[in-house]
Amino acid sequence: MDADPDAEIDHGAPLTPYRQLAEIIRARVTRGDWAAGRMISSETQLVQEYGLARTTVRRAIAVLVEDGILFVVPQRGTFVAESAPPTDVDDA
Amino acid sequence: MDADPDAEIDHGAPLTPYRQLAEIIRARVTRGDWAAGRMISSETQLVQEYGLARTTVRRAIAVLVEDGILFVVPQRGTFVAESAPPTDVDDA
DNA sequence: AGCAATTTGTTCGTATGTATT
DNA sequence: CAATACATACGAACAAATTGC
Repeated sequence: MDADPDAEIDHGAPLTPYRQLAEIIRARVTRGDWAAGRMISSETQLVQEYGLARTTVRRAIAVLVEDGILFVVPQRGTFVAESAPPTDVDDA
Repeated sequence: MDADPDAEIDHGAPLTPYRQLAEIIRARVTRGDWAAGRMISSETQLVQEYGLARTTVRRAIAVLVEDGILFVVPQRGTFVAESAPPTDVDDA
């Protein structure tokens, strides 16, 4: 029961915006927009892309981090954590 | 037979105000003022629009929630249930 | 990290009309 | 008649959650 990866935020929907965004990002990961171990769009990019406040974007990311879908590396970005550990991401 | 969606509250009518409002909202849903999954007017808006106390508005909403017409999401709003189409369900 | 705005959740007191005891 | 109970309605205040700035 995946959400629509191309959906936009509906501020009039029962689901809160941060949960909508979490489901959208989850669907985009499932679809393969970002491969495992790759960095997803930055918070600033997500803010601009979905027209949300940064606090709302950060909350959506927190949901997916809690679910083990993403992991955050300070000063680097937010990454997809399918099976890649946070320690192998310094191959820049 | 539905009530008049544009009716106002009659404090001198046999039907109590909260039941009048419940029937008005039900008629407005049937008419299509709010689509399924959409948020209806907030309690404060209904208070101002119909000149009722918030407790009375909440009681009207409770009636429709009981009937499965609406559902409430705390801190978000009151929404039209998906199973509340603009048509009756007599021949189900 | 703070503050403001919005929305529902809850509780209190007061009043009125109806019905019952 | 009086007293009580109940449902209804109004008003007010505060709590909690969410969002935006």
